[in-house]
Amino acid sequence: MTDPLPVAFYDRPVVDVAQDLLGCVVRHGATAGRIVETEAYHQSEPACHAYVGLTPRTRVLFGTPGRAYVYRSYGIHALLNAVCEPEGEGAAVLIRALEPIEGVDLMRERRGLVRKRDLCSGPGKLTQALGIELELNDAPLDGPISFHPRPPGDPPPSVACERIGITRAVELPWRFCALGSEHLSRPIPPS
DNA sequence: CATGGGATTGACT
DNA sequence: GTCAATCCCATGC
Repeated sequence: MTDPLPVAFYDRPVVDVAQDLLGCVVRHGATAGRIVETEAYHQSEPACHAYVGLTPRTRVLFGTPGRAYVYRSYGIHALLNAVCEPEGEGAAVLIRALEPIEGVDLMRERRGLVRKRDLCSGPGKLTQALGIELELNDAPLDGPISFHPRPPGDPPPSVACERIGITRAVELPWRFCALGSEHLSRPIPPS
């Protein structure tokens, strides 16, 4: 496996990082997947948790880039983000879907499912499949959780569209999807 | 201290 | 298509 992405990769505008993460590999233990769907969040817009400023919850978002922001959603699911932008600026990329590439049987055990396309096709599904929980909040992304560059070559064809499941700043086209992937959380809406 | 609202998912009509 | 599950934490009294 290649070296993890350097901290400088994340110390950039969060929308750029969200697009560039498509095709990269997320690993945790014996499980790994290729990123096919991301969303960018930034303190300047109200859908971002960091919009409310520095609180105990948002401390990690405002911290050093290249770390995991993991939080509980709807009391049930853990959602995985990569903290971006310089320290002091609250921003992160939500990892919304993966194409499973390693440890698929272990993912099936954790998810209680058989169909490969259902294992990591959603932000709550992929954390369950990879065994990622809240204790990994603030963990560096070159540790137990690691992010790795995509293979050399042209970037995967992708498209920007509106983010999913939010009620504010819904118009921003900050969701990025790999074109043609069978592992998205939801289809790409018609343009 | 009480309340309300989610960056979701799976089961069900 | 509808809806409940369930926990963290921001907000307001």
